[in-house]
Amino acid sequence: MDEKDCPNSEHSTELEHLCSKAAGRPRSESARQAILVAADYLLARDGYGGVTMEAIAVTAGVSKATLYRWWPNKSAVLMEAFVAANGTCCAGPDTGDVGADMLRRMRGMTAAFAGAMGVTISGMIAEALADQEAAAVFRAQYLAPRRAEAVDALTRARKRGQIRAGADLEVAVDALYGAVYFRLLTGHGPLIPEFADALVETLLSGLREK
Amino acid sequence: MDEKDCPNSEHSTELEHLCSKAAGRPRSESARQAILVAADYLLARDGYGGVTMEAIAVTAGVSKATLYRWWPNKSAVLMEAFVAANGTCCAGPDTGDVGADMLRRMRGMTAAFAGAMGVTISGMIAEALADQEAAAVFRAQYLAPRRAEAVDALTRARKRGQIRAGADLEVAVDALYGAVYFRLLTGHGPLIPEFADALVETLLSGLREK
Amino acid sequence: MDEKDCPNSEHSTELEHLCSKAAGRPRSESARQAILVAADYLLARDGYGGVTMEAIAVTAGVSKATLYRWWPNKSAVLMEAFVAANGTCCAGPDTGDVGADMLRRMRGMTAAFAGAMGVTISGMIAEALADQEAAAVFRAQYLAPRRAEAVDALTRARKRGQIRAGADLEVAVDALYGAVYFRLLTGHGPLIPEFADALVETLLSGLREK
Amino acid sequence: MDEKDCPNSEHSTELEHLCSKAAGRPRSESARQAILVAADYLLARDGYGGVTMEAIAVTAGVSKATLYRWWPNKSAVLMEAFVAANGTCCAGPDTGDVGADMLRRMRGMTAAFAGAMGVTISGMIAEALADQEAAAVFRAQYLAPRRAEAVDALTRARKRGQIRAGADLEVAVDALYGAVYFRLLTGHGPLIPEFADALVETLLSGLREK
DNA sequence: TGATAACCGAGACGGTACGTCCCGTCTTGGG
DNA sequence: CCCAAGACGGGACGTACCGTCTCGGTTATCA
Repeated sequence: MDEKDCPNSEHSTELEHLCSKAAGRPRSESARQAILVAADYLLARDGYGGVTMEAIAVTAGVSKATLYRWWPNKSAVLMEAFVAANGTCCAGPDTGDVGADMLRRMRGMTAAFAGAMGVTISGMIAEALADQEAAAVFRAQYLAPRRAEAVDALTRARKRGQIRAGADLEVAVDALYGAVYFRLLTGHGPLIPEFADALVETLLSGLREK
Repeated sequence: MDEKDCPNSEHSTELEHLCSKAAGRPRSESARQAILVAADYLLARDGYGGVTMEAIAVTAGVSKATLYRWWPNKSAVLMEAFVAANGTCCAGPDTGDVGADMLRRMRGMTAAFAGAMGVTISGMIAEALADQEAAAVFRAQYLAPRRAEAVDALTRARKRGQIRAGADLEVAVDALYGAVYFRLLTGHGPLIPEFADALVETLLSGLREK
Repeated sequence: MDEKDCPNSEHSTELEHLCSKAAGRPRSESARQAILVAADYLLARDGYGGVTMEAIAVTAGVSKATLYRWWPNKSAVLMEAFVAANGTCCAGPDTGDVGADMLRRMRGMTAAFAGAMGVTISGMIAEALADQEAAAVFRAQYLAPRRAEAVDALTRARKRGQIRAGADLEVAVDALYGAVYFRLLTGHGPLIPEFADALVETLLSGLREK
Repeated sequence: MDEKDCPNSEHSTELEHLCSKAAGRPRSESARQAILVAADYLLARDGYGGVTMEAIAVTAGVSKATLYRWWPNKSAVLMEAFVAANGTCCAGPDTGDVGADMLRRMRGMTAAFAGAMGVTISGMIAEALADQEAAAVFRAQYLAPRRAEAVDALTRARKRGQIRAGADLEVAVDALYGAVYFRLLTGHGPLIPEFADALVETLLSGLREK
């Protein structure tokens, strides 16, 4: 929210007092970490609906007041815990073969979503659907990096001439990722490697008869 | 659950007592309708999380016990109300031009999801994510007919030679619909007609440079 | 608060429906009794400050919601429990000797206040001091009957000619009872029989030298 | 608690280091005064239960730690603030007419208790009822001087022959003061001058018919 | 003239009770 | 057997205050 860090403070000597070093006892970083770890653990164990603020507090060895001091409600805690645990986005190498790279990407995604990760992320999306604030965090911290990474890969492939010039890559990524999320959320079809294969093939080749 | 209807009861006279015509007062159909209407109204007004069984009962002029007599829990009532209000699936004409037909379909869908329908369906999916029973109803009553209709349309086009023989139409529909749901659920991009246009074009033409 | 009983209902036949018999599940009398018993028990065991709504609910085998359905807060429950347990006011016989009767009364009172009753009643007064509502209940249900009984006894004695005509008996009772409460509340002197004796003697004889 | 003053330190030169003149920054007297003033103000404004340590600290421009450094808990602060503000006991002149003097005393007391002072002192007593420590302070600092003063006045009158020899003056003062406190605490009757008049008259003349 | 030690503000912390809300079940009387 | 009304047990929520703690910074006195 507000800017608290002090950039380049090593260079400023006479202005140091302006950087009002936040009087009072500083926030306990260990408590923060314990809370996020506990929330992530409970999220995986009990599912979104099963997690309780009380349980997070007890598991983290923290008072409920501390939870509410730093997060406005349950969804905020869980969302931050989720992105803290799953925020990093492993890009993977660019082999030069856009089809193979994309296939690897989608296979990894379907495999992850088919496992424990699937129920967790379902819960997070369900929460994002009901809480604007949580949705923003989820988008910015989790979704955006992954989409950007995929769009980048396609853009590089287009520069290499592997993808036709006019293609809307943003939309293409929506179609690829959307299909997987669609199956995850609605469960109408299995999240198996063959699905990933067919999806990539469909997007690359298109439906129209030449 | 239990079998209540009494087939051919008009022919059996001496066995009438066996076919226990549900002695006592029959279920009030007006109450059922009032409940579904109230649930749908509240769902649109307050969103899934904001709806209360108490509120449904009061709005419908019905007692809470009546709700629980016929539905096992909140999500069951809301899901049935939702499919009752949005269950019918308007197929639309098959003009012979698969691109135009698909475009019409996706434009209608994006327009609907961009409006009040969007928050309602978000809520239903959120619930489906947490309740297996509700998920099954949602899939069977709402999702399946729409997917089937779209797959059918593509299949007819393939028979007409407009779509290449090897295409996996199930996966193609997942990609089309999934992209729209993806934007609805995560809100990372707008649900505008241009999105529908680009989506159909991407799917039909594919990404690969020929 | 509102009038719910139906006086003379045995005489009205055609107006019976007006006496709207309180539709819905009636209040559980057993729960009410259990609550009052539990509250009284905890009050004696833990003192006013030590009693918890949670504890009352658990001890009574009742949900916290039921407590708050019928009483607005802790002090209301405890006050009602207190007067339910200590409400009845044993008058004692009128022997014809006002001095002896009054002495018996004050000795009983000091003895009671010197024991466990003392801490309980201290707590109730402390609460009454902080809660107007509780104060009204305490006055009307506990204090008033006792004062009235004492004033009546003095009035009868005055009619018998044992007490001078001009004496303000209300004020006299305040002085008698007030002295005992004063010692209870401030603890500056012991609540022993001799104190009761001296008090009655002082009030009867007065201070002035004749 | 611990002995901090250093009597006769001006005479001891070689032992000065034993009487460690509390090295370091001394206690801030201004903070102490600000706290007591703030506590007294809040006590009058919000009543005992409404006062918060946090509020005292903020109002006094002092940290909560400073409060707890010098007082063990809330009641200790408020009690000290109360006696600091109301500790001095104005004796009033001894006119030689015990009746008139006592009347003046009781009228002043009823008038004070009928005003803002009433709620404050109620709160202090309520607290004293729940906290042994606070009770001792209240008795010793507030109550005792006033009782002693009244007993002294009566004793002088007895020496003058205005009060009969056998009267128990301690008990008489309890009856006088107790009656006023009784009305204050239970609120069953008004604290008006006429009450003071009747009270003094009752105590002086007694109830018994001669 | 520092050094030292206790002071001070700010405010985060664990803990505990509060009072509210909703769920899904039940118990009435009446149709 | 159904229905409206509404009380019930259960349990999570978010708030408030208590009394403790840990920071950085501030003064008096002692060395």
